[in-house]
Amino acid sequence: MDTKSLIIDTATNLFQQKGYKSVGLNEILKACKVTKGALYYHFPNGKEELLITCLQALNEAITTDIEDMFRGHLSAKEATQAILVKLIHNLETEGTIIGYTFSSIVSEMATVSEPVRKACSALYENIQHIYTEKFVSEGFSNESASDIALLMTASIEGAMMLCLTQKSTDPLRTIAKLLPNIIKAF
Amino acid sequence: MDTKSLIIDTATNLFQQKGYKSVGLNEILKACKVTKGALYYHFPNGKEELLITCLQALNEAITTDIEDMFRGHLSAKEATQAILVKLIHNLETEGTIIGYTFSSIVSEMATVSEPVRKACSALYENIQHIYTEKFVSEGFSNESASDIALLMTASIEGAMMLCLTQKSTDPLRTIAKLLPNIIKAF
DNA sequence: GTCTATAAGCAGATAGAC
DNA sequence: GTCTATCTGCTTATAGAC
Repeated sequence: MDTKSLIIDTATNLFQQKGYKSVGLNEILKACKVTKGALYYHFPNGKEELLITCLQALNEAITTDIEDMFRGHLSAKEATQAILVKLIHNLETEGTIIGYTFSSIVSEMATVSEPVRKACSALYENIQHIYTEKFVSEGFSNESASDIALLMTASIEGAMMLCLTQKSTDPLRTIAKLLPNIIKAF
Repeated sequence: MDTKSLIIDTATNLFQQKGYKSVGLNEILKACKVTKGALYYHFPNGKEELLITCLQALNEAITTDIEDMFRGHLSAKEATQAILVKLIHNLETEGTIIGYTFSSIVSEMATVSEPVRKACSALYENIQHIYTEKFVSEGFSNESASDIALLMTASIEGAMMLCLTQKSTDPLRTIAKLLPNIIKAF
């Protein structure tokens, strides 16, 4: 793995866990054993450029990941379940946020930096788009499909936050239990 | 309004909007025209003590506010609607997060400071508890009631985040449209 | 209780050698 | 491409006058 990818990988994890401001450049550098000189060679515009690159990388990773899951499962309902199982598993093994969530970054930066806000927006849009398409392909109307996609995205993101505060995976488990019934009700 | 309350009020708004780390002490002080000496007189342990006090104040404010709304409306469904209308209105007039949401603080601090995490946890629990009781009083089973309360809390919090990234109130409006049907389906 | 001045430390960023 | 040393500015926090 080359230096640039290594930095992006390490930084992405830390940003997802602690947000943007809380993570110092030195912390990232120490975690991946790279020096400041190397970082500024790859990201001449500094920390914010690194963050945006991380968000773009995350976007690609999430997209292919979710698309794979949707290909591998027959119904959208099953795929939804699979996604939640994965998130819960990640949270349990890592103890922190790793996965399709970046609320820490959004809430902190959306009102502060416009480029970051746009990168986050693109990410959410992307995720919802994948969900929506899947539901449409299963016969849902366009409106219903995008409504469910929004509800899924929002409730998962919110549940993640609740899990963090409670230090428990219960909120996500409850959402996992409810979503299939809600989808069925549509 | 006394100095201490003024500081708490100003700081709470700023923390809700921008998170914890992004808001400097000087920014708070300037916004409420108070000096550093006064702040450290009222909060000898500094910024984190101030944050926790803010969260406690927020807890009380939210509790009485939601309880009032639940008293003023006949059904939980109507009350839910009223809460969402208020949140949407706040978001539109202020352009930023003000209200029953503090995701910015949670996501940034939950993994970093244990006292802050606990304060946030208490807040969420409180909100969900009020929702749950209302639903139980309307004949829902204990399990259904707390499930709905969780879904409400999570989806509202998540939708708030989507609103921030999109600079739009649409996500909250969609949630407002969906929640009543979901409640009915239970 | 409130003020100003100042300390101490850390952040992000740069310069220049290799 | 990567290294270390260094700069600048800002942050939280303190001291001591009023």
